[in-house]
Amino acid sequence: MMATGQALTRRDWVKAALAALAEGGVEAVKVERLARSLSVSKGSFYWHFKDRGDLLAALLAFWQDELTAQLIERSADLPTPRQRLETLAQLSLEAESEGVNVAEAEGALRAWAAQDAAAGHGCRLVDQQRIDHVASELALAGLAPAEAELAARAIYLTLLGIYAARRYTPELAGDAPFRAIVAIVLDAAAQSSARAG
Amino acid sequence: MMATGQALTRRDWVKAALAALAEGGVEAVKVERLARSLSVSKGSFYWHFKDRGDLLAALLAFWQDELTAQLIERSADLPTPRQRLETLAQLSLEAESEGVNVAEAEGALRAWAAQDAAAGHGCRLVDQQRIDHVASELALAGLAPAEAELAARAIYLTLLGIYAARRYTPELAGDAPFRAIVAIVLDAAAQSSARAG
DNA sequence: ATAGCGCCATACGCAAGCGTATGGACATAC
DNA sequence: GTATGTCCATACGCTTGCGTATGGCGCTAT
Repeated sequence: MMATGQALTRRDWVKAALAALAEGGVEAVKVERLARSLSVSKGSFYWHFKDRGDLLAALLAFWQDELTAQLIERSADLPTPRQRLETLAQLSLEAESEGVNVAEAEGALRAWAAQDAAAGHGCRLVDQQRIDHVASELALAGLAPAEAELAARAIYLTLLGIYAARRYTPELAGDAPFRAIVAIVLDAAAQSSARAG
Repeated sequence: MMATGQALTRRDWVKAALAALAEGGVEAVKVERLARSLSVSKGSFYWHFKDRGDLLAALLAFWQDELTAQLIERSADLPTPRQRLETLAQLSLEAESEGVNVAEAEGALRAWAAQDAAAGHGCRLVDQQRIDHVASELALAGLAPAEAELAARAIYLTLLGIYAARRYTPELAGDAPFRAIVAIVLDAAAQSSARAG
């Protein structure tokens, strides 16, 4: 056991990697660079990880298993679909985890996914999962299944657009258009619901 | 003058760089890699360009000046704003230039813009220019200026989302949601126009 | 035909980054 | 108090990619 509490853990490296990813993309996630940022040497890294791919896989898993699930959970206990979706929209744009802006990391992840098969697979899974979730909420809000599916994809693509744009124009890609789209779709769902019942 | 017609020009290098960018991101735009793909050596490159930054600047300028303007021009001679915007939407998703899928290049450009100040600046300019153009068309279609601006940004963000998603999931990020959003906004504009007289 | 220029090949030095090998400090077990 | 295991430092070889230096080939002009 350690007494000083200064020893690094695998999770510390993953968190540092996430911060580097959010700021500079996958290409900024370098072993020696992270070591310097953690004030240790490469020797430490290669004790915790087999190689760089091992770290990247852990980073991807961390994002899939923790960051993503956490968002949905934090909006799950609200009463109406509209409230849940509006909160989810807000969290998607503002959430921070361990001092890292999640939106920045999301944008960098998509860029990574374009070049790496494993990252691409992870993004596809997460995207599908989130779109399904939004579509089911929209169906609860009153949209027909086909409309809900289409609207969910449109909303999610807009979110991805914000993730991409924010990385090079933080102020221009504000969240007003995103909120507007969510509101428009929810209003349409409400009307559809009113007509149906 | 050359007689054989085999000598490479600066533009050839830029086009090869664009193809590499579209396929593998900026990190795939390497001097020796491009040289191999063009069946020449680095000596050729450093005759045409000062350094790699010179090539990237030329690549950015090529995109800004030619690829971007070309889209708007090709939809300019249609009679109604609705037709122009629908054509523009179609071209944004399907256009090819010199055998390179423009949508792929656009996605890679945003990822590049997140890490490079010059690319970021170029993207900001092009984005603003395009958003202004769409907003003015929407205003012609009947939307109030503030609504047109908001709708234009929403539409454009969705397009950026498609650009990002297509790079790792070509089939899932179809254009149906994008067309749906454009249609919804145009219908709203038509109604607004009808109310206004 | 020869001098000059456009276009490219070859060969080098240099830096960054990965992975490995080896050793050392420090705590715990016994 | 010594042995063992945890966690990290240092040093090395290797590859990739950049930029430069230098030379060579073919065309053109005169």
